[in-house]
Amino acid sequence: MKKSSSSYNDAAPAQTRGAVTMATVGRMAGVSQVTVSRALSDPTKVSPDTLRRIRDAIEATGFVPNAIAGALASRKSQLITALVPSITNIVYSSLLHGFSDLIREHGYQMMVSETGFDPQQETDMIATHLARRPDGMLLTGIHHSPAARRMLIGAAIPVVEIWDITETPIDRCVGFSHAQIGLASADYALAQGHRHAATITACDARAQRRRDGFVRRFAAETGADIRAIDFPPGTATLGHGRQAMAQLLDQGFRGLVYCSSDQCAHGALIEARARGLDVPGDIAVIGFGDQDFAEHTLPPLTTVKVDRDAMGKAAATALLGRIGGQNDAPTTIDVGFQIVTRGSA
Amino acid sequence: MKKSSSSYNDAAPAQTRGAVTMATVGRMAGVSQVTVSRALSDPTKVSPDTLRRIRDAIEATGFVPNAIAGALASRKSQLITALVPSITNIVYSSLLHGFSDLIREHGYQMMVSETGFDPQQETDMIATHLARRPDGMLLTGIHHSPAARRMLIGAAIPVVEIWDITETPIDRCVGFSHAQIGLASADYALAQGHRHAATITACDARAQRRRDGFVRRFAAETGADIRAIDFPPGTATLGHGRQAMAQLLDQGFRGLVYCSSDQCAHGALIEARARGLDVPGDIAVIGFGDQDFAEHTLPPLTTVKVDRDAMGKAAATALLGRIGGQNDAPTTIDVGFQIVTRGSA
DNA sequence: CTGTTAGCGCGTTCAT
DNA sequence: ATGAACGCGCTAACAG
Repeated sequence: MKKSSSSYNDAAPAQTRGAVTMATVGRMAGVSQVTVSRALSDPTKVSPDTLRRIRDAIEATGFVPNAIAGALASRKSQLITALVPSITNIVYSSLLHGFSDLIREHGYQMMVSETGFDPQQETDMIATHLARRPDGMLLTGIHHSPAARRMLIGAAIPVVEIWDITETPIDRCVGFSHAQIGLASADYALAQGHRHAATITACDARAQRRRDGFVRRFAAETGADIRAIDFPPGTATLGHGRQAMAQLLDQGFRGLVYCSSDQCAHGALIEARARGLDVPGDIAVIGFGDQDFAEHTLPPLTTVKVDRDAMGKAAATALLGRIGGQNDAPTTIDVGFQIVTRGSA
Repeated sequence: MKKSSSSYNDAAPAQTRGAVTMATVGRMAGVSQVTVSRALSDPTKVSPDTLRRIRDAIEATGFVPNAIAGALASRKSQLITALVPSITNIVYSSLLHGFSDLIREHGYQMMVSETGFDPQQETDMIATHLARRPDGMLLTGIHHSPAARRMLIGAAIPVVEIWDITETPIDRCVGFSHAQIGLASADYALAQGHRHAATITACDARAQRRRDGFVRRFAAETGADIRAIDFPPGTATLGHGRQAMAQLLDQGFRGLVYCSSDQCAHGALIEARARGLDVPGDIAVIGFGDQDFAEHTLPPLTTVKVDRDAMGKAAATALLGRIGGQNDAPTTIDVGFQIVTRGSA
């Protein structure tokens, strides 16, 4: 550690020192503030000569336009905000990646916050986000508090809800049906001849709907009662999956295990193999997410793929379209899913 | 898909429709705009009776304060922006998680962008971020273009550089030495009796410095030449680690493999075991990151732990201190690292 | 405790 | 092609 130097910005309130404005630049270039504004927004509206002088002045002063003032005057913030349950979950961060890539290309920036799967926190964050007057907003999921809906509708900005699907979104929706994934997974398991099943599920309403879909279909066909292990709140990690599988195995379980994420599934796989069990002979595993490691586990993981990057981009496209005033695009887009058959089930 | 409904916000430019302002609320409550402002910023400065009326009016109108106008007037944006190489990399997203948690508690919001390990893009993003007049900024790494440094210093805002360390940061620095991690890893490997080594490294300057530290120390002690596999740009995934290990094994390599991430290391482990090799007998593996799955791999992964959540929080604390005008705190904080000894090496 | 007056730095309109 | 005037919605002094 080193003692603080006193050379950098001592006690200088941000933005106070040397506020270079368009007026400053204009003065130096011998033009008015408006001309500087024009030079920046549309260089063709300014004579080549003054343009050069303005650019020199900008260079000399290190002027950086004040987007806050610009947003206030134009009523356009060039800001899109996003709310996701968790930023450390690859599922959501890869969505944001695709989303932000596309909106940035269109001159927008992204502000993100985490809701931690908590509706109350989501409602609070919506309020703080709305205060920044975003030009659009991305929400995860389709269930929001009445207060949240009210605020969103009052704000009258384009909104896109993702990672789930409904025919009656607040504005637009890009996602897929979790229940159907559960059903399809059960169908697949049944087709493979499985007659015993268990579930390992994270504390997440959407994961639970996948699980419920799976259980409903599987139980209806086999009459079997299905053991369910539910995680307490917190990320569903490989370690938790491993523990859960250990628990099932200790109870003598043999059959197919339906996991709410590839992480858990991987853990389950590891535990089964660590005990010398045959996969998928003794124990079969289905995951969810098709993460990049899924094809490299031992054995490769059978899972459900949702194209997250494409979904993020589709959500961005829908939002940008709305911001651009396009109202004839579909309200709801179902991006679907796909069961990826590999060795584990 | 469903056709667009025309009930929501048709062609209404954001922010235009029904702009409820403090003046609106004040009118309804029978007070002036300033009083509304006071009621919101410090309720004790307003009589209980008018406070009630103001709150009723806010409730009735659904008023949401305009933070843009507030920021312009107060010269405080309550915004902290962050630049990370990649948001989908758990290493950085967990940092952001800890960081944003803490700044939010202090009333700040976070805007993030990805630089994709590209200095030019970082420079561009710094400019756009600065345009929003953030009250502080978080940067990943200590190497920035001259233009970037100039802009940052010109902006005169608190800046914290993380995930690396230097005695001469732009403002503050919270991190650790990558070279030392390489050296320490080599020392550990040597102490375990290893005399043959190879490296698997992602396309990331900091990962390369860890590798260089490792190679320098290991080669100096053994005189061995060390095979190096370097990934092309793109995320270093489990799959890539597996491929790299396959390549080494095909060349007949036996010994210790130093990987730039736990993901790669895990892939390497899987490949070695898939070939029936003994770990750590035939092949030993050291990772980096101590991700949550590291203790559950087969065998458990020996790796290097850096407390990312704590680093994020330390960075936030440093930044908040600077924003608060504290200048006597240390310029540089070394959070260190720790070799986590498990079964793989 | 409350109101008045002034900006904050820009975009927008209307002139020229 | 350029400028003057105005306003975006709020906070920051000062009065009273």
